[in-house]
Amino acid sequence: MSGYDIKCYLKGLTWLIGSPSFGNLYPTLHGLLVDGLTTVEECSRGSKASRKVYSVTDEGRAAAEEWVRRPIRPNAPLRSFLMRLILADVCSPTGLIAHLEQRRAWVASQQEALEQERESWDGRDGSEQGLAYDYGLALAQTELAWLDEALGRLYNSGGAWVLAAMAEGEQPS
Amino acid sequence: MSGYDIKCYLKGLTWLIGSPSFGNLYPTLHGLLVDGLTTVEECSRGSKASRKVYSVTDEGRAAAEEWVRRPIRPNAPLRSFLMRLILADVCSPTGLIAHLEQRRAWVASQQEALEQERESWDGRDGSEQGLAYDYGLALAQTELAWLDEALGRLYNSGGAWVLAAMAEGEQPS
DNA sequence: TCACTCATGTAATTGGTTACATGATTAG
DNA sequence: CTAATCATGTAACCAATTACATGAGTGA
Repeated sequence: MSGYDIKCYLKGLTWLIGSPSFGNLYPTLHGLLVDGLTTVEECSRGSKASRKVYSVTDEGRAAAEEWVRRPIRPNAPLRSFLMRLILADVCSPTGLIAHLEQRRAWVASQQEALEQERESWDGRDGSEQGLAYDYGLALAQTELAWLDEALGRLYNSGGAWVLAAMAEGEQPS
Repeated sequence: MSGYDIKCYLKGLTWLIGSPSFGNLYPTLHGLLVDGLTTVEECSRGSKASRKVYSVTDEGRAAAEEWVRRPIRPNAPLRSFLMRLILADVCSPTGLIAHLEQRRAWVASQQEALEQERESWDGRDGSEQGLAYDYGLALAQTELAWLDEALGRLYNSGGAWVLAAMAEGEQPS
């Protein structure tokens, strides 16, 4: 895709993972190029303005897989999780399970922490910020349910690669 | 509270709204002070290290209410919504309803957009990033349900101030 | 005595947005 | 003919993190 294409594509995903500005997108694309992770092809399509179409190299694909597999820092924003979710879905089925499992553990821990936090607070004066706690717990519950459902599907639909993923999934975090 | 106290308090809410670094927190506190939104009181508690305890002034309280009431840019991150939720819950019951109503409209619009996006994409080649769409839609559904429930509670528990809020809530956005 | 928590701040770096700059094509 | 979309980039600026710097009390 070209830079412009990428921007348009991501605009549709803004709510989930945000959309980069051009000032961020184009330099990044150059960086990928000089790192050998992509190649360019200048397409001058007759009358229209020419566009630079980038393609991922094998090296780039490998880097993407490596990135998917690399554990994210636990308190990373939601969009980090979703970006990896998308990439893992596309390029690394074994990484996908590990990623979901990791997220599950994190959300469960946060849910527990929130519950404790709430209890320790509504012991004190007027139950303030109860709404925010409620909100967070509702989201956590939904997320856990979704993760369980997705993981269940992945495990059940499994062929040989699921076993491989499970065996390989026991890396130190 | 002191800067350190604030940091500790917010650490418990990291998952929901994040926690500022000291390099961000302390300068901000100074800023509030010079703007007259807070006052300080240096507390040297005998042997222990002295601490600077900040208090909100009337002006500060007014600024907070004004901030709650100011509409947020639609694509603001989740934590902006939650911060206002907490503050509105504490200091501005009329602003709270407007805030929830605003959020409801935004999430509903995003849900619809996501659904359209998904349909337009699974028409094409292999249904990629379906997981991310699923995830977003699940979250949106939960959020809408939660918002409806919260709004229902607020409207039903209403006394005179609810009517005032509803009358006042028709400001141009 | 060594490490850790409490407590407050400053400075450098960074990551990314906003704004700027350019130009061709298409639709009203 | 004008405005909007397509298309690519650069430069200035800003906000926030990271790392640094300091110091006193506390528990092992």
